[in-house]
Amino acid sequence: MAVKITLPDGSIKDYERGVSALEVAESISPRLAKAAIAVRVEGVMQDLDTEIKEDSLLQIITVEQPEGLEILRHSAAHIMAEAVKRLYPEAKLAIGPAIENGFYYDFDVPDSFSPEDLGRIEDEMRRIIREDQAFSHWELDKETAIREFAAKGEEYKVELLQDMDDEKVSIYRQGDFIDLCRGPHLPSTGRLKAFKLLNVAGAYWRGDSSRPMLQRIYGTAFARQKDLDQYLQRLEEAARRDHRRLGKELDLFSLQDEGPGFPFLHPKGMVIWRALEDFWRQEHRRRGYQEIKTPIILSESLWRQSGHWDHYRENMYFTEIDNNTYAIKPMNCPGSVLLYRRRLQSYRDLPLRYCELGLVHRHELSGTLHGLMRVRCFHQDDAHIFMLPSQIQEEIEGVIEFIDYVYRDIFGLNYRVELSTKPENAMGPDEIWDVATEALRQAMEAKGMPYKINEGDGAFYGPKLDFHLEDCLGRTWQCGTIQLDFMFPERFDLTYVGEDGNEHRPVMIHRVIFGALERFIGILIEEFAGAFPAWLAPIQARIIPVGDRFLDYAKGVQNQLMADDHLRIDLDRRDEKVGYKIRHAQLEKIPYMLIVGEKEEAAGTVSVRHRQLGDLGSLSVEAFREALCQEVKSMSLAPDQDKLGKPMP
RNA sequence: GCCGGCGUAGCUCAAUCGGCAGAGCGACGCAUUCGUAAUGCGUAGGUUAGCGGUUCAAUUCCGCUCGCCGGCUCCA
Repeated sequence: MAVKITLPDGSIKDYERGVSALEVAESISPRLAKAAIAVRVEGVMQDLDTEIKEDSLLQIITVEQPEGLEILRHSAAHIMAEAVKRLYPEAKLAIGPAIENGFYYDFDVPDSFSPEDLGRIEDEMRRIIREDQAFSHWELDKETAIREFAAKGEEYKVELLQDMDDEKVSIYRQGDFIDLCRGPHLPSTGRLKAFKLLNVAGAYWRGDSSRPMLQRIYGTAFARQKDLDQYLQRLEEAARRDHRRLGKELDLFSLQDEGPGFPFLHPKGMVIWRALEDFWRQEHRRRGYQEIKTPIILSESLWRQSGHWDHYRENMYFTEIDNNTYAIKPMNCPGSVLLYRRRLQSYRDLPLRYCELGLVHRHELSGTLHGLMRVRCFHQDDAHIFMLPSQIQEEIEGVIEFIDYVYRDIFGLNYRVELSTKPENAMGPDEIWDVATEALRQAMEAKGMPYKINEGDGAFYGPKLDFHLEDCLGRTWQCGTIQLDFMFPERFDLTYVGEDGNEHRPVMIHRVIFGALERFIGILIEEFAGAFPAWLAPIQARIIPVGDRFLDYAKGVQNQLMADDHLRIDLDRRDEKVGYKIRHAQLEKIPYMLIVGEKEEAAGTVSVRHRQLGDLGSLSVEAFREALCQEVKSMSLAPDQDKLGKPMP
């Protein structure tokens, strides 16, 4: 009896019924068989020793494919768990998946692992790899599995099993190590070539802070040592562009012990801030927003009415004034709403777009604070759009376009969008949530943009589209967000007078573009590795005189450059050699260095050096001024080499 | 908030087993007048995060507090 096997290239071959996937691979090429680690049968990932009993579409998986690498990492997690069980027999197993860039396994151990323990565990893993234990696989009915894992004291596995619906469960084993696992896995432990354990961390069982804290070991694995080395090197490079490190080195901002989570912006950081703010103001004016400012402290009664008191109190700071309780605002919306409500609004005035660079304070858990990325007070580039129900779609799409323009066109940032739906701790009936969620979904569909659903992560008053940006290590941070809200208008009894002369209920959008200015600057620092485009650079050019004799000329050049255009030019007056001053300007990542000496003074020029392009030759002061002005005005990410001259060969 | 690690000069880091707290960079001063990534010499700079304990003696060992780092949870 034969089975017909279809391969990815479309070819169909006959094999004996029960042939293993490995044998199929061998028949195709010995090389493929050697590289093979798993197989996809009719779209389902399986082990290589799977017997093929029916006609099927079959794809051999190697470590070269992303799916193969994931299997390799998952197997590495099992090997690590085996090593841990050998060294710490009392350890209880929780879960151990492959993740982006690696894997982890959670253990319940009486004493937590120290970083030194990782070395011992790695050694044990190498031993297991040398033993080349085969991964074997079988199915068991659930009740038997529960009994067996319970007998071994694996209470976490028992809990996982109890939550499963299937009658049969899948079990894997290598050596003496047995685990509940869907698979597939490598054929044997010897196939793991390059791995490293990275760090230990606490992690709640099932991500629930009321459940026990487990010990999680993170590691990574690659097909080749070369790839692993490359990855580790990338991590080191990423650490060098960490905004916390660059913020200190470039003197942009700091966090002081006296104000955990409350950042200080230094003069240079403030220049970047102002450049962003100017850009923000200009773009909002252009799009029909009106800027407002609402107070930081408002009465507790307002926050009761808005629902914050019931849904957000944990994150708020309170204070007392003349025996009355006030809250320090964690959001800007109630303030905006008060302004809307100050007078009768007509349908002719809608959509009404109020924007506000609002300073908000939130009590974030101390363990979550992270440089500028997560702080306890921050400036949201907030806006609240009050509109007719018929304007919802257009307004949402307008904001989506706005965000895309800022992220992609201006800063060249890649982003991901998530649609966050009704959370547990929400106000209002399901029907309204459904309508709002559907409106956001439709806007994304209309724009043809991909998005992910993030179940239960909406704001308490409405669903939202979240725009995520990545930091240097690939951790994502929510920046932009668009929230559609039917609840606040209701709670604050907002109305507008319609065409029919009757009062109607408006709908609200809450939205931010940057998100928080602090966080966005953190993202930008990492994105540009501190080498900001000229329009954002705290110092755009530094004049470097060759010697003290040329200080007067240098000063004149500085005056000429700074005369009208708000260019940020400084002068290195130090009595040092040129090489020394250039080195310092490079380390400060200043876009342009202007070297001036005898030649330049005689000709009325500057010798231009760019931080990345090097020596660009000399230009008249006026030509340089124009080129830099143009670069700043156009907010370019890179210099215009036609205007500045070509790098020297 | 939870688990673990860490905290020495402005910055980066040393200091053997518990035995006088040090270097480089930076800052300042003097000399040097220099052409595209570090000129030389000198000076100042410390409650070793804070508080308490053990000890003849604590940067070192112990406890508590604060802060930072990596995660978890949470969020812009």
